[in-house]
Amino acid sequence: MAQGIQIGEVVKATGLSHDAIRFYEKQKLLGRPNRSEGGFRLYSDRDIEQLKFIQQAQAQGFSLAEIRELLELQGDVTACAQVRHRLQQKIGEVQEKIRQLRQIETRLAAGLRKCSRALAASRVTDEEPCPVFPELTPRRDLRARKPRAN
Amino acid sequence: MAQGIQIGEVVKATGLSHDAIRFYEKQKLLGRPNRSEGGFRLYSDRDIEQLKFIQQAQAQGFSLAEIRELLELQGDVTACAQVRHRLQQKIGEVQEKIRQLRQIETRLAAGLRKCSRALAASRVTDEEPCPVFPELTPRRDLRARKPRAN
DNA sequence: CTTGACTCTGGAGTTAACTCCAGGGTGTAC
DNA sequence: GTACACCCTGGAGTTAACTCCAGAGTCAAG
Repeated sequence: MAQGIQIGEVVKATGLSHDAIRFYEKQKLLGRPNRSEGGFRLYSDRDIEQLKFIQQAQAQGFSLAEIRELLELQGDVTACAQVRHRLQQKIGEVQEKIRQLRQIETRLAAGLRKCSRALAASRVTDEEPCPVFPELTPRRDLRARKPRAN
Repeated sequence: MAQGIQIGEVVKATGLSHDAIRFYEKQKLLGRPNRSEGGFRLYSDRDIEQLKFIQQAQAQGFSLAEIRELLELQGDVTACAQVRHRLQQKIGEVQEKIRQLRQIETRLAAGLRKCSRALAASRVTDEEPCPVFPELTPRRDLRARKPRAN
C-alpha cells in the first residue's frame, strides 16, 4: 500500500466508478498512475482533484475531448502566445456559458413569479399538497378564472 | 404553405438537422406541429424559439429529459405549490452550475496569468508564433530557467 | 402533367461515455 | 497457506442523442 491511494478509495472519494476512472486514463484525461508491485494502480491526492475537476466540467456540458484540452491548457503554462490565446478563447467560452445559464435562470424565475402569483390568487398555501386534481382539493374563492391560452 | 414554416426553414433558422427536430418531437420536447394537407410539418415561430431554447440548455449540460422538465415547468404555471417547489429547485441547480463555471473560469484565468508572466519573462511578443520547439525559435535571455515540478 | 426540390416514415447505424463481465492475479488477516 | 476482499485486463454490451438511408409522397413552377 504505502505509496498512493488504491482505486477503491478514489471511487469513494469521487463517486466515480472504477470503470469510469480506468476509462479516463485510457482517454488521457489522467496520467497513468504509479503501480504497486503487483500492478495495482496507486493514485495521488492530485489525481483525485483532477478527477473532481473532470466531473465538474462534464456537468457543465464539456465533452471529454474539451476537458482534455482544458487540462492541457492548465498544465502547459510554459510561455507560448498560442497557448495564451487558446486560454483566452476558453475563458470566453466559459463566460458565454455563464451568460446562457443566466438566461435560463431568468426564464425559470419568470415562471416562478407567475406561479407564485397564481398560488396567492387561489389562496393555496405552500404547505398544502399540489392540486393536481383541482376538483379534489376544496378551494375558497373559485370564481371565474381565465383559462390561459396555452 | 400559408399556415406555418416548413421544416427546411426551421433547419436554417436553428442550425439543427431535420432528423434532430423530428427526434425532439418523438421525445416530446416539442408538441406535434400542424400538418399540411399532404402531411408536411408546419411550425410556428414559437416552435423555433423553443428549439433554440433546447439547444441552449443542452449546451449547458442538461439532458433531453431534464430539458423536457424545464419546458414543462415553464408551461405549467397553473398554480401548484409542488410545481413552484420544483421551479425553485431547478433555479438552484442552474445557480450551482453558474457557480461551478465560475470556478472553472478562475482556474483558467490563473493559467492565463501564469502564461502571460512567462511570456513576458521570455520576451516573446503576442504576435510571434508559438515556440513549440523552443530550440527553433532563437530567443534572447535563455539563462537557467527552473523546470517546473510537474 | 411533368419536373425538381422538398418532405414523409420506419428502421438501421453511429458516437461518446460509459457499464458489465469472466477469468484471473494481489494482499493481508487469521 | 488459505480465505476473502480487492484489483487486473480485454472485450462485449448499453444508453443517449442523434445520423443515414431507401422508397415513396407532396408541391409550386412551367
